[in-house]
Amino acid sequence: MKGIKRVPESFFDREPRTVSRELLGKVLIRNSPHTPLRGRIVEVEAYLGTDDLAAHAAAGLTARTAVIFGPPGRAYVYFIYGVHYCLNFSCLPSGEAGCVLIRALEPLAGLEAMAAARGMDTDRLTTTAGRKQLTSGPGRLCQAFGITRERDNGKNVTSSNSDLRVMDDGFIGGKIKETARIGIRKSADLPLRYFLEGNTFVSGNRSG
DNA sequence: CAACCGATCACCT
DNA sequence: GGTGATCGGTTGC
Repeated sequence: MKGIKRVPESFFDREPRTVSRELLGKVLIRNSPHTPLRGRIVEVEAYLGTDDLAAHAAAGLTARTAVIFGPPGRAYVYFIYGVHYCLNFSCLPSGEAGCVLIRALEPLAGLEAMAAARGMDTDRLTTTAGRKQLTSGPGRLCQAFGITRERDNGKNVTSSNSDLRVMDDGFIGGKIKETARIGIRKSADLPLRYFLEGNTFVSGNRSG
C-alpha cells in the first residue's frame, strides 16, 4: 500500500468542527482476513459537547456516552431506531466531549463483500446508483463494513492494532459544503454537516 | 419498572 | 413524500 499514511491520535485531539473538515477525503479501512474494505469519507456531521442539545454528550457522562468523553480517535458506535448502527469518532482529550458522525463513504475496495453484507445483488454494482446504495448513509455504511457496537465501540481508529482504522492516502478533496445536520430536532439550525461538494456518494439528493 | 423517543432505511403510493 | 419496523438508553414515576 504505497503513499498511504497513518493518521495520528493528535488529529482527533481538536474541535469536532475542525476534525470534520479534515476527515473529508480520508479513508476508512476494515482489515478483515480475506477481504479488506476501504471507503473514502465524503460526508460527516460534527457533534459538540454538553452544550449541543442534539449530541448524545448533552446527557452527560453515562455508560453509553463514555467513549465520547474518553480519549480522542475512538470509535463511538450506537444503535438507533432499533435497526441501525451509526459510527462516530471521538474528539478532544479525555474529559471533554465531542465527536464526528460518519454519514457517507465512497466505496473504494471490497465492494462485493460490502454488497454481501448488505444483502445486495452484486449485479447492482455495475451502476453508480447501485454502488451508492452500499455506503451512502450512516446506517448503510455500518452494515457494509460490519460495524456494530459489540464489535467496534471504543476501538482506537489510529492504532495499527485495530482492524478499523482511518488512513490518509493523500487525496485532496474539492470544495467543502456546510449545511444543517440531518434527522435531528434539537439545535437543528446549526451548520454542522460537511460534505465534498458534487460527490455522488453523499447521502440524500443534495450533492452540491 | 414502565414509558418514551430517536444522529435511519426500505418500501409503499 | 409518507410511514412502519424495532430496541437500547434515559428519565420519571
